[in-house]
Amino acid sequence: MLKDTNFHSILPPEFYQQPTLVLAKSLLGCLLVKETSEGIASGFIVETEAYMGPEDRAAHSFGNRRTKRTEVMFGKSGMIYTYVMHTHTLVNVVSGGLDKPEAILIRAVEPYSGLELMHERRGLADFRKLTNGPGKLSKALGITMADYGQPFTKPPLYLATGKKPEHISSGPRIGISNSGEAKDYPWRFWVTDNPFISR
DNA sequence: AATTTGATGTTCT
DNA sequence: GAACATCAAATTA
Repeated sequence: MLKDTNFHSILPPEFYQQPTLVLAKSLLGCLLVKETSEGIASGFIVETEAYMGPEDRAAHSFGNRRTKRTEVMFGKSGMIYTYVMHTHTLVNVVSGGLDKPEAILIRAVEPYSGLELMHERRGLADFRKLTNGPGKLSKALGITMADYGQPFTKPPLYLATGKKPEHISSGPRIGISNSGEAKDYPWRFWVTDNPFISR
């Protein structure tokens, strides 16, 4: 379990200026906050995946494919990239800087505040399974396509300081089995032994 | 304009 | 462990 530091300030724009693979690890332990008219819900990030643009067959921006959907990945770091998969919304942090279409998928968070709200949205009693997947956490926190293209540095959706994890593990990414060699790249990071990891 | 395809989650066996 | 739900964006024509 991550320790509650009881104080969380919004991460500055400079935070997102580090290389994607470094940022993916830095994001672990940070607090993801979403404010809505119903209330505030938040959780510590415990699992991320990096998508490395042109070089990465699994990335939407592979080969510099620039479309309406991937447009925000070509913009500044720290923007919000939301994507609808089947019936679920997935959340990414844009990185790499201008004209480098890289992004980091937030795969799992550890519930911190707004537990009642998450429970209501997910309709689940088991709070350990509330946010342990990319589609689950976005539903629990109330993240939608309305957040697409907004910066992570201001409400209603933003990132704040949390607690630095003791240990970080890495391994192959999940759900991209048809992406050729890219499926074996160890670009998935998670907080070692945290109980809120997907799978 | 029509068709294909998932960076998933739930449920059933 | 496999089926399927369900939809918007991308691709094709």
